[in-house]
Amino acid sequence: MPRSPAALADRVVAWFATAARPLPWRAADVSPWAVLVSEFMLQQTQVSRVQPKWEAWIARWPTPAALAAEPPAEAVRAWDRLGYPRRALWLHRAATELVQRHDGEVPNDLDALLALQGVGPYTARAVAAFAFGARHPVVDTNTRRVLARAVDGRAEAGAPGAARDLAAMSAVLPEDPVAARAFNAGAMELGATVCTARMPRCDACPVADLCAWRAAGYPAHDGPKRRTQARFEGSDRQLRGRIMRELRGSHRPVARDELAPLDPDAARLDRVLGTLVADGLAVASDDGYALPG
DNA sequence: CTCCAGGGAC
DNA sequence: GTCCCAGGAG
Repeated sequence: MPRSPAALADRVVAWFATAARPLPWRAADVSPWAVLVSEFMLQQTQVSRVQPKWEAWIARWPTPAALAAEPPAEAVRAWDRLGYPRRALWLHRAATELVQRHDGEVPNDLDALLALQGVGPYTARAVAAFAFGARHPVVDTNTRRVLARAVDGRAEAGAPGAARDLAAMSAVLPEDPVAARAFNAGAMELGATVCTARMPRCDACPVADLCAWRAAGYPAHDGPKRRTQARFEGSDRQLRGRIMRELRGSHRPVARDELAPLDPDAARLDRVLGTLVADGLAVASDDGYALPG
């Protein structure tokens, strides 16, 4: 606990009121569905890449029913190169679930949100908080880092643990729902634009004088080193991406032989095609492979 | 725990 | 080249 949790929240809320980026999904007239779409797209994907795809998606499918009425293949095509195309499938599935179980509306209840395909602890709370103004702690990777520094005095957040993270955020979350909403969004914004992972701009930080990490003299991260991420070049991920690009570009099944040039190793190509079929991103037929239906 | 795309900053 | 990114599923 910081000496003055209220001061931390007040500062962030005040800063956010003036420094918030004008992201379109933050506009007052945006529907809960549009917020949900933004949260799916923003999972592990930067704001700058999401924005144009979100605009097009909302224009084409302004309601869950509109998306659910089209085959998953169209969702995967519109997803284009945002990455992690399973999210497009999950969003289509979630739209179907909204039509089936919630009369085509996005629920404001946390458990109902969590039950949707592709909606986890972060996304459920983000939608409840940002689309409906509910007072829940919302903790993403940015907020985890901001709290680790400002409150705990550590350079990096510790091991992810939803319960611990939510408790830490709850400890500094304002009681007033309007302020809580602004603090949830503001902490994320601070982590995204000022308290960044690599080169934090402490000179521009609204809570520099309250920051435990700064007060401690910016101690280096001492915990376990993050595992270096697997090499992308030559990975299954890369091959999956190349296959998906071919499938998106074709409105008929793509023959196995047409995909062969994507990888010299035939066994690996077949194995990776198998993972796409298992994920539901591709459907195999006598004519080859195509997007789902 | 591992896997999952793709792009951009450094 | 390395690391990061409004995470979630199996």
